[in-house]
Amino acid sequence: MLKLNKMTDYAVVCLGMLARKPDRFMSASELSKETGLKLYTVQKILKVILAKSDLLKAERGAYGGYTLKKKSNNITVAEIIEALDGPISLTSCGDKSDSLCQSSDICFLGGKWNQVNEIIRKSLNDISLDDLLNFDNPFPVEYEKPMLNKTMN
Amino acid sequence: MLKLNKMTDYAVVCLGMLARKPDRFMSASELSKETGLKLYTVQKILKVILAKSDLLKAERGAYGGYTLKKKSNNITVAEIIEALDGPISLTSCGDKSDSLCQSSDICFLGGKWNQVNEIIRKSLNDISLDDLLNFDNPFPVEYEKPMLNKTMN
DNA sequence: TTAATTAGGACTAATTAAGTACTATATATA
DNA sequence: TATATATAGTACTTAATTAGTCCTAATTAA
Repeated sequence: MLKLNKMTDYAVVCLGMLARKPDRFMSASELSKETGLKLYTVQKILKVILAKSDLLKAERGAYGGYTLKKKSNNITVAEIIEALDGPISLTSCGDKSDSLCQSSDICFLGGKWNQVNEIIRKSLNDISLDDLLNFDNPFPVEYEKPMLNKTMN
Repeated sequence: MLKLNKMTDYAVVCLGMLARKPDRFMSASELSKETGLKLYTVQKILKVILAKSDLLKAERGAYGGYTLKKKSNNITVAEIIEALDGPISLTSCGDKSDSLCQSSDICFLGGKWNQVNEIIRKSLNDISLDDLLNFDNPFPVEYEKPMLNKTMN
């Protein structure tokens, strides 16, 4: 818990790669080759990011692909996480799509989780994609997740 | 994602109830009755909290039960989450139990997630169980999760 | 001795996340 | 216009995780 899911992790890798070529469109297959992530994974992630956020611009057809709509220093970690995982919230109490609370006669907690959520969201909003990237040390050893796909193609 | 799992949610409910009676031991079945959570659920949660944190004292046998080891204003949300969900970390990069990173030749991200994790952890460390409880408004309407168990007993 | 209780683990069911595949649509260019 | 290369959208399958249930052992007060 409070673990990032793989998709968000992959998304940062893809967005980071796009951030290196802000001037042009990169196709999913190009991103797949560059990042080592499987093609299907890259395709899915990009489709989700495109649909759920305002981070990407896409162009179909030959020489099409994806490009960042904003500069990487203006993209926040909160935006990325929210695109891949939905709203940042530690409980579903504040989730208005859920049915109304059925335990108001027993539950003795205040709606304080919302304040906790705000704190987390603000923290993640202060961190940019740029902050996560490290152009000076292009190949550090700490990072693991993107290769969890069994095979590459 | 970045959603609290049910168990952590239930844990806050149980710990909150224990915080109301800091002077004595409450049994799992008593907690079950008081909170509306199923007995098995309460038993499981308390066992996990006892095993994974330093928050509870337990006593077996007749008139036994659980009691808080610390005052609720000294119990942090971070402690509770870490007991139920393990370390707060947005990636498994920093998780030394995992095998070493296999993608150092492709991955271009720095180990910056650790800094993000620290920010989150510090935020959650500043919030106490007391902060989550609301003794003035004992039965607010915002809270939902604890009743997600289908039946009560 | 008995009833009440935690300790510990094993197992199953439910839910969520990840991975794969297919078809439709759009675009550049020869 | 035909073709190769892309994204768009969606459905399906598999894997992983989480939640829920149950059983047996050990402990304690009366």
